[in-house]
Amino acid sequence: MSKSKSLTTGEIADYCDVNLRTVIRWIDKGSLCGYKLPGRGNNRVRVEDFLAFLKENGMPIPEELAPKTRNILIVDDDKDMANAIKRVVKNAGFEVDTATNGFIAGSKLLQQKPALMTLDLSMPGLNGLELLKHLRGQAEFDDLKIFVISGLSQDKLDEALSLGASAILSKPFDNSELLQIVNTLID
Amino acid sequence: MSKSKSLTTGEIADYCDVNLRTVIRWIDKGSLCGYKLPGRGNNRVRVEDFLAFLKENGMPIPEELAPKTRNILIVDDDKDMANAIKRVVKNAGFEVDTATNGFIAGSKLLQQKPALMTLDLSMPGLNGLELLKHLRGQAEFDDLKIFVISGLSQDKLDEALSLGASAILSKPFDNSELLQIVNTLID
DNA sequence: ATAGCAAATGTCGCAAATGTCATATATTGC
DNA sequence: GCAATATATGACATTTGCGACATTTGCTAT
Repeated sequence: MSKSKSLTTGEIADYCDVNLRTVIRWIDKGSLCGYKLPGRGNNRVRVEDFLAFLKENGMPIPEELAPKTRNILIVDDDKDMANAIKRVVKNAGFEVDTATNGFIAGSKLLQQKPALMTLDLSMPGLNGLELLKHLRGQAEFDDLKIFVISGLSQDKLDEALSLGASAILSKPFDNSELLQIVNTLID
Repeated sequence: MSKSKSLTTGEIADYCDVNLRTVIRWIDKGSLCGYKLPGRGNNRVRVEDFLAFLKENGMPIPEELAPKTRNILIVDDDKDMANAIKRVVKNAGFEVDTATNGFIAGSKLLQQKPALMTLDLSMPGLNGLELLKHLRGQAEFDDLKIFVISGLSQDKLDEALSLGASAILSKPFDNSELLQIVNTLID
């Protein structure tokens, strides 16, 4: 029952520290979105809907259901650079994956839904600034931290910031500096 | 197990996040339409019946089963070319979206899970043949039709076929030819 | 503060639905 | 064919929905 996609009223009652009866009323009233099983109409709520409900009402999110906050995706077409960053961050205890082209990056971003993505601005065939704008235009990625790491001019880095980058870092950089920024962003 | 046309009780139990015992009861009671194998009467449910059941009860439909047979994703870095293909296919009644760089392509492929993807082999920063190999190595995309449309040599097109492309077409091409191939692949 | 009121939440009991477990049998994969 | 995995089934345990009613909470006028 631990990694199910849907929750019962009882589980939600536990999470919210509230009576089961109340959870049913929330669902009936429509403030919590759920659906019913065919039998007698036992309720189920998709985790996604439950999280939306919690967020909507400013309620605390249970650890088990919290989106993985320690996942990081490194996006850089230079494999050596990607691996270097990966090593540093992984040693700090994060779950890390890398993507060295746009397609892999896009698919992994959706598959893994990491908490943070590092982004190289100058990848062949992929305009990093446009990508930033694209991502920042989608509510789905509101919570995604985008950490731009680039060898381009400070002008470009500043532009990245104004487009929604969560942090910037110019190459070459210090490992400790990199790690400090990642830690800041994730905590 | 990947593309069977019928489901076992266990699979349904997983999809619905419910106990296997319960699924059997639904079938016995008749609310979920199924049939029994000759042996001991093991149950099978046709995907079609399962989807009807889900719809009937307002239950969420699992991604994998959602019939998106009319969705097409156009991948081409040349926007004019992408739009040209889009126009032709859209007029034939398909749901179409385009992606002009690898990142967008990767994310849209996962978001929309289209039935067919057209793929330009020569996009900057994205080796089409490698991408083909990558996709064909993942069970998740078993059912995805990959339609390679490229201006490269016949050699490359043949290689694409051997790597798992569902069909190939060399640029420039005839609109009617394009459409015919799409229709063939999707039916 | 306090009383009073309405809305939200909790409690209780019962019947129905769902889950658990052990075991025998099917089915699947090799 | 054989081993590993899945499935059906009965008996029993637990959870759930729901009505009716009690209690708490938030708010307002006093």
